[in-house]
Amino acid sequence: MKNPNRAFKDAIYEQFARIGKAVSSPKRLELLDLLCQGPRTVEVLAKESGLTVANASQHLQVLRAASLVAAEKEGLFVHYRLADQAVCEFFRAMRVLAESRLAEVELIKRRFLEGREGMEPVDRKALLELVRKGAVTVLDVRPAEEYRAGHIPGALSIPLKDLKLHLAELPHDQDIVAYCRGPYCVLSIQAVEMLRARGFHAIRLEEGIQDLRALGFPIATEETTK
Amino acid sequence: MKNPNRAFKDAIYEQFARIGKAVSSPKRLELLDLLCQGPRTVEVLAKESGLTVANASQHLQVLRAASLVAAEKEGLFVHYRLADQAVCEFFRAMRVLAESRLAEVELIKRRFLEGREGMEPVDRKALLELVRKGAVTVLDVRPAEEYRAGHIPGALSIPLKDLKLHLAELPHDQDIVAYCRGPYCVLSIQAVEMLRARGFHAIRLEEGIQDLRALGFPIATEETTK
DNA sequence: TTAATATTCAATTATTCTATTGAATATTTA
DNA sequence: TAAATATTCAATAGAATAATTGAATATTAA
Repeated sequence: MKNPNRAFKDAIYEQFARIGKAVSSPKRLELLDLLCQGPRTVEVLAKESGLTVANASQHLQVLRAASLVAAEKEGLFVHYRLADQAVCEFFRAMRVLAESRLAEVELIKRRFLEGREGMEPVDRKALLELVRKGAVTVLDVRPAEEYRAGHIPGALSIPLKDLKLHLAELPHDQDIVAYCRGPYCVLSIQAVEMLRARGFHAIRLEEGIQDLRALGFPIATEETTK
Repeated sequence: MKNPNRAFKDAIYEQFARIGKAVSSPKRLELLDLLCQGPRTVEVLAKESGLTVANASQHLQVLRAASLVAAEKEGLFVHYRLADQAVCEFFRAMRVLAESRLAEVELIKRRFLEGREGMEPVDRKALLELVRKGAVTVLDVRPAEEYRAGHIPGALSIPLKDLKLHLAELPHDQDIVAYCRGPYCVLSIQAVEMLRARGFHAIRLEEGIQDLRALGFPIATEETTK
């Protein structure tokens, strides 16, 4: 039980720690979360995460060194993507663990939502069931590109910034359920606020596509619907 | 899309990063791995991980601050344990991700095993099937305490350090399968080496109890067997 | 009460990590 | 070829982290 075994264990756990180090920075986690939604260029990732391009690039290379993301150069742009779908599941496991173990997460969420219209807690199971049955109008307010990569079957793709132009297409006599990337993405919150302000009956679905996939929901892609 | 949203996201990802930071150190991962096997005192954890007691204590408090482990004082000793079984599953997900994404892990493992008797790669599925059917003698070489907390149904509990005393109880005409805490625990390796040297036909099962549980294996505990 | 033991705390040093900046590289467009 | 653009590289300073040591605390045993 002396030296070679210790060296072996040290070497092995050091490797495991590479994954841990890669996911020990808030900004890198945000980047990973974004990449779970689909490939992105450095520029887009930097803008969405509030980083400078150079800084985002550095973080992305840390993720790449841990083999969690991969990059391909296409013309002038470098497109980053997850190295494997398992990375997305791992990120999700981490998120779920944080939500269940760290009371602060719930606290921050509540504090952010409090006072906002239409953000009352809903019976999520019942809501999911309505969505599954197609009994409500479902709105995907993410950028069209992300909708194409995967969405709730039957959902309308109306990116938040185009929402104002498409109000006429939405029913006043039925519930409208808006969803986006997940519980920490604010697109659907803003969509619901806008819709409520205009008299629609809108509800936010907290779950994002990755959550729904994990829940066994069917996910439609461009190919399967069109 | 300006300030409050950014502050919200920063706050949320900072929380997620608490989990990441907690699992970004090799030694903390080793401690977590040990705690996946069951509660331990600081002293025992320190000895098993090759840390000084003060150092182990500090690492444990980092894990506790991230709410991954909990501690209870019993008399003179402080017993640490996982805060939740989900932590063990998360650690396992991380391990599996490291194994699949980091080629170095396989390399280190191979280098360590190479040249050792009886460590040739085996058909793991076939081996697991034999174990499941009870067609072989299965040996649990972990400390008896860990055996009590959960083991393969029908397995004999013979801790490695007592193995020499129990050689007479083992069959020469049947395969003996030894297992311990998992692929990075060396107890079963040493057991197999010892048995082979004495003419037994021994094989190592890489999987530990947590792996078997994840594979849907039935796990027996003291209560269910006795 | 005193001594022994298990654990934690506090302070120090060495190391590693992060953000920032400006320069360097590589690809496309004019 | 020259200019424009996206990305990466390199160097720096500041912040966070880890290991070490010795002292402090708390519980038990004598």
